[in-house]
Amino acid sequence: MTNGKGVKVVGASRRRAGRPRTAVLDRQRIGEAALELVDETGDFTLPELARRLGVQTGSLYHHVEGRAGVIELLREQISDQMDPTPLQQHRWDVAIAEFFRSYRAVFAAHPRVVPMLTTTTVRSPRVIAAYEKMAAQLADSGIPISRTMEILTALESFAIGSALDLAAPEVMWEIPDGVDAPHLAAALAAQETPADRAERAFEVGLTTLLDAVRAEAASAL
Amino acid sequence: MTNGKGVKVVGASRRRAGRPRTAVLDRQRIGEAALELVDETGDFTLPELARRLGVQTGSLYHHVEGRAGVIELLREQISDQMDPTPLQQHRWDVAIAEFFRSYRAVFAAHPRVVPMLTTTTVRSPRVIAAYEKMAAQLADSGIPISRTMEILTALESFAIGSALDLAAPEVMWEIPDGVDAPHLAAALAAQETPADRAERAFEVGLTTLLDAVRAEAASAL
DNA sequence: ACCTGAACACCGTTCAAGT
DNA sequence: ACCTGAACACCGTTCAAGT
Repeated sequence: MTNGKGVKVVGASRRRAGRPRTAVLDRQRIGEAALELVDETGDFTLPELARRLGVQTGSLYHHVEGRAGVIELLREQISDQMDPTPLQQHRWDVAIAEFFRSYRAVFAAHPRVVPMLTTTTVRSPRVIAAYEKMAAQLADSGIPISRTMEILTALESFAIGSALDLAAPEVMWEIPDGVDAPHLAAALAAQETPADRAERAFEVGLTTLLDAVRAEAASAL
Repeated sequence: MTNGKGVKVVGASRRRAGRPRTAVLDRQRIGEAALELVDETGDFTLPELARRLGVQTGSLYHHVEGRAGVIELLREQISDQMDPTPLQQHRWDVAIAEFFRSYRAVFAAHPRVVPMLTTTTVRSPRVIAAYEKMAAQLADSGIPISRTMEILTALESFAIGSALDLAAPEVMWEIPDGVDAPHLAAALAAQETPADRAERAFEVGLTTLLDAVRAEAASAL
């Protein structure tokens, strides 16, 4: 069973009005479908999402607070894929590096979602737990508590910015006609693929930032 | 003359159909009004923008390619406020630091625009010129050209991520009820204002990243 | 070329009716 | 409680008509 766009429609058999004996929707299914939709098309609308799920648009409102609620579900989908376990297993500096690598890796798997998740507060218990662990590790390492949020913010900002790089168009810098920029052109030509540039920029930045934290911790003890 | 929302309406005197003797709109006026609108409300719609300019919605299409075109105008407004002159006046490392400070400062003045400008290619001649100058300076400093884009990308990602921090809600991390996160709570309590945290996180990150570049340049010569 | 005025498809949200 | 079906306000885009 497919709709006009050849997309499989779940449960498209005619359903009459009234409450179904067993619920056809739940937040998990809506979240998964929304993530799929954004991965494929770069955006979503409630009607399109409902069509994929084989329900009416209004039905979504029984499970989610409108469009903003779906974005919250996208955030949950992404957060749930982050892996906080490395934080338990390594030295604090390696652990923090590993967490932010997984953070970026999840976004790399879903680049088109990134721009939708840049502005809201972090509430996900999973992610909060990861930050809790990092805060504890920084304290143990000798970093003064007044500096903890500065450091975590700098790392978070860098990770988010790097994730956005993944969502950016192929060419991040385009030299317009008539503009002379020989050094920039040469530098652009000297890079491998853009994906490679993004990856290595992230690695070098992350390592650099953590080196500095490590140095500060060492001098504090 | 005001409309229903008490907003000043420009040129609201009745204008009859047909081409006016002198154009009432131009890209500059549209861009300024759009920036104002986003600064005040956090978003814009074409009808609201047209109302502020005292014209019909459709009139905008004579100057701008729809909603996406207005976002391009916002990007131009922002780019034009960046100050590339420090790049001419200092040592390369100070110059690059100063440029990114001005980059972030412009976004700090218009935080609600940031989320709208995170995903497109940099084409602004002014910004391209700044990157050209930085590419040249990195080359002069002894950094191998294969590393230039990695370094500029890391700095750009960090600057964008830090700018997004300015657009974020007051509380960037919120510990949900029932979740235990004492170290994170203590770290959050230990910061001054969130604006202060954002500012210092940017400074510490920027300085750290550039310290590493400087060290690499020194060892390359 | 540049504006008005109106049309159109589409979206987000709400809600009565049905089980 | 949870779904359908329909309604409504609003948005982005297009276009004929007018100067």
